[in-house]
Amino acid sequence: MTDYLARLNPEQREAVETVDGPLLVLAGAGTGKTRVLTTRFAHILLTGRAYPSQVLAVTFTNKAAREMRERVATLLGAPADGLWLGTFHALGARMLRRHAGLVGLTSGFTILDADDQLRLLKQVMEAERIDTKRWPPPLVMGVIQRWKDRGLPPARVTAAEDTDIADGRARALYAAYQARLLALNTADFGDLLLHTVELLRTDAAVLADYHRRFRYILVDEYQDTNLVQYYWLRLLAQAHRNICCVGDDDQSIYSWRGAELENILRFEKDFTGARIVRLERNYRSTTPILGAAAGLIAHNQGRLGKTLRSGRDDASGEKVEVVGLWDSEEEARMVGGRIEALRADGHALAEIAVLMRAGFQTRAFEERMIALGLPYRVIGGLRFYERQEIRDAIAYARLLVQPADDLAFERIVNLPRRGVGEGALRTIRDHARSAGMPLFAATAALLAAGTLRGRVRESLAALLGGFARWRAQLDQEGHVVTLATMLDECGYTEMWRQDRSPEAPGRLENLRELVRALGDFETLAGFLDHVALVMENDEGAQGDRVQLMTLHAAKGLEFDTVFLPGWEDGLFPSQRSMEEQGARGEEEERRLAYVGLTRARRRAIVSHAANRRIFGSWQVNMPSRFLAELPPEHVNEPGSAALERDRRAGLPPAFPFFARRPREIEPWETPSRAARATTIAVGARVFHKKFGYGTVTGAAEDRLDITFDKAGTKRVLDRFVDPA
DNA sequence: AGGTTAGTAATTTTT
DNA sequence: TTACTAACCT
Repeated sequence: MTDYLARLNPEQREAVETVDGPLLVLAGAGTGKTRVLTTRFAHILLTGRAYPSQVLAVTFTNKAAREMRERVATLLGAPADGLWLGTFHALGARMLRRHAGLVGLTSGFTILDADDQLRLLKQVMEAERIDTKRWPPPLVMGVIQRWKDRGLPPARVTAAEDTDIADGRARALYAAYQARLLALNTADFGDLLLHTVELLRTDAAVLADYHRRFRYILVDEYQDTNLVQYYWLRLLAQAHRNICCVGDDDQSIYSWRGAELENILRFEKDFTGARIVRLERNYRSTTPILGAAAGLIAHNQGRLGKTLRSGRDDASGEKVEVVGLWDSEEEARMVGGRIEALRADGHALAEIAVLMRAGFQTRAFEERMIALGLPYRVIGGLRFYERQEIRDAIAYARLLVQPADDLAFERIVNLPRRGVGEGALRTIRDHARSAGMPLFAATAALLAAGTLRGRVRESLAALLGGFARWRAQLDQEGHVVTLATMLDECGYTEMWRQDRSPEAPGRLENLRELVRALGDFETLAGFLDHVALVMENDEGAQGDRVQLMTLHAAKGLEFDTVFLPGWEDGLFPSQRSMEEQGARGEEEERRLAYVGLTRARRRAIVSHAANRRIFGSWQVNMPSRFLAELPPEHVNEPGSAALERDRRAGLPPAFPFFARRPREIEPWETPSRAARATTIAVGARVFHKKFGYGTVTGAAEDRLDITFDKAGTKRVLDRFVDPA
């Protein structure tokens, strides 16, 4: 009956069964941390210590939350409903909605996304006459967010914190920005926690309510928590002290977002008598991979100290390969060639990942994948809800739900074009300000007063009339039909239908997908919350594709084969990180490298290029300092055995660093697939998913030369285009 | 109003 | 290299 406990090793079992009192679980990479958390959750419920609604379980990402929910449900043998399980932000939002009135919001407040935050801050800065050229809003936003990460509302920020940023008026801007947020009945991401913590700090009744409610608290990825999150946890846990935090100091990679590694170190101080359990048995990776990762991370000071041991018995695993190449293009070819070889050997593409330091690096690999015809997926690019057309449609939806949403109004008032230009908009803004009303209401007033004339008057009257109609329809026919009708009647879908650009069909498809997704929610407001909090990109999760992503995005994932390109000083470790954070920055970069290596189950291929194309010009790079920190006994460098093995396996040779750039085409560039004649004729109009519409100007075997309308001339495989 | 062009700036990671 | 903005032209 307690067979779920029997499946754990002794340390894991201790972490699960130490239910009462504070507990810190230091869980190395691949040591079964998620299993411990979910089993512990189930254990608390199954032993009758608490009802599902009395456990608070916090994760860092939506994906982790979903996974935990599913696994708890499996352990319980029943759907896990009514749980307080989610990300810090989602749970914060849920709490804030219950007490919105206490912080000056109504429970229907909307959550601003990053884009809206910046636009709003920019408006505030312009109103305060701060030069937004000299002080870019993103920079100022960063300062404000760091304050929020530390749990500081404007009133708690001391004068000493005002640096030269924004002419020394960052604090004033912060206060003005917060005032605007309240006026618009909105909260930004940081507010979801900041407001909640202020509430718990100042309102004893609210705090007592949550103390009664939550008897057990579980926290995932504790090393990534920032100060507000820490205060939030401490306030909620201080009554019963049944808090269990799981984390790994070696995987702390979010300090730039305010994460405080200190939180782990102070855990014992704040929760006296806390037990600490270390999970060190790794069940994921081979011995060489673990050895390389351990050797690397040992170069960091100030660790809590864990030694990963292999939980499996396979000392015979492949060594970590280190490959030096002439330039970044050759690096992409090497990775592409190796992936082709792996596929030929029967490896699943979905078990291969290319993990890089920065997002812009994906492009080179993407192009290589396209050229080779390898299916791939980029994780964490532009997310669905960040796309222009989706944000436009959502702005319409927001305005429908909340007519006072000025940000949404400004976004769509002239979209599609309605002849509302800067002049008309200024008239509306002026009236709104002087009358103290939202832009939407101000427009209605100006129309009634006859101030607006001509085409502007007509189109705005039509737009406002439309909103009146759609609001009525919302009650009668529901949100799904209404959104679809609204997007059609306002001319938005028509706008994209008229658009001849290559992205237009995809955008229309996305809009259809949006309407479909809306059907999963009972109310429009619920959907908008989801949009703000769960910005994810789930499309195409299925299918056997190579995974391309950043190292940050890879945390928590694992793959049989991991490629780690771009290990060059300046890129990785990143120049910027080291300039801004010094030794601390370098240590965080090293942790990132550690995270990357430990994603690999069976093989890891690290590479570096001597020359890298970066923003159009070539940059000469030195190999990453991290390479020298990998213990030689776990590493294979090209030159001897590696070359010989590659040759026998028919793999592309790994070029010695600084080798002469070869003049001829590499052997692995010759397509191995059987050439066949294309069926597409020269002169045909075609459509390509990435490059858009174009005209075929030449054909050889299955390759086409196409002059694209927007993307220039390219040579692509015929299977990637469709007749236009 | 709206489209076009030229100039400039920025390039890390994300709930 | 691209993306964004500001100024300029229709």
